[in-house]
Amino acid sequence: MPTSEPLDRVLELLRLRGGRVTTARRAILQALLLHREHLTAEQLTAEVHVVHPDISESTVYRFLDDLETLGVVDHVHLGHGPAVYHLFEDRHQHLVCESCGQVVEIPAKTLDPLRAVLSSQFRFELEARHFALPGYCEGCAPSARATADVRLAPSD
Amino acid sequence: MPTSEPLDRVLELLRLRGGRVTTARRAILQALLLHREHLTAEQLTAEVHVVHPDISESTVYRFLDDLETLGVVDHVHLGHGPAVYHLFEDRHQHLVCESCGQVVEIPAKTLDPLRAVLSSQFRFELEARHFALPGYCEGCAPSARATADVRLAPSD
DNA sequence: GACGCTAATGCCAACAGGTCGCAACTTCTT
DNA sequence: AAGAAGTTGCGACCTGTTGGCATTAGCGTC
Repeated sequence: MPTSEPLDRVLELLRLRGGRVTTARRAILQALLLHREHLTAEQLTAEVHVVHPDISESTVYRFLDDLETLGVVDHVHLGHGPAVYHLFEDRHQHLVCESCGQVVEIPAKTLDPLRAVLSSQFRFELEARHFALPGYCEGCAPSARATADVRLAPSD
Repeated sequence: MPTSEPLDRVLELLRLRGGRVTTARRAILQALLLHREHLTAEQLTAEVHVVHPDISESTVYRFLDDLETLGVVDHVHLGHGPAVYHLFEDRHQHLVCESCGQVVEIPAKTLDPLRAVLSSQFRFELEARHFALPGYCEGCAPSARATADVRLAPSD
């Protein structure tokens, strides 16, 4: 009698694959389900530590890997800095502001025209899901431009 | 009487900015001019070491930084792995194959339509110069797709 | 051509983000 | 209950890059 909780469904899937359900895994998954934003491995570990302070960060990394293989979570590289993980729901593309770090999600199909051009003109199949497109958000764009303008002036 | 060599022009620019022309800097710049492809800091250091084995990698990193401030070189992150550096010539966009690592350069204006959409619809100013767009080249695309298909099967 | 201010260097430690080997420990099957 | 095998924590390691610091070396000046 399968329950309908997302948590249990994932654990069931895990078991079917020959995996084992442990305290650590349950806790990590719970934290992931609770915080539906994009979390770094470090942030996720911190969340897990609130309840289980002795679960190690490598366990988190390893389980995130497993969950990705299961198709349950996905990771995104936001340019510099650590990758963030999130539940795999709909396929979306991430934009990240290089100045303030803000992440914007846009529909994956926004890239379809570019995808088509790259495919036909350059025989290149774009797969940008795991990488955010960098740029500047509304608030940061003006100051970023100003900074660029003075880059050639003496640095002192 | 200024010479017209690119090397000397850069060194001149450097001097104007209060910088000093040293053996290390001349060597790094020469290697950069000689190998006009995209080099990682490590590869560049290796090239420099052919002639000057005792120039340290941090010097290379520091000078690359300086050259970037001068607008002489530019760097690109090819996804995972080290960044590559190249002379700043025309503005182009990089595509990188996540499977074989091949880098394709395309005109920056290929992204203009996307740039326009992101700007008008999401108020986001795309600035992807320092990040390659990941995907799969012609040769790698089919096998990459096959791999993706078996990701949900038991991993062994 | 020596002087000296200061930038640049080499060395090495440290850093971030992540991976890995391994012995001890669980989980799940039988 | 027992045993095979998956999982864990720990700490070492890894890559790519940055930083401190004492030393060295440019280069404008005398």
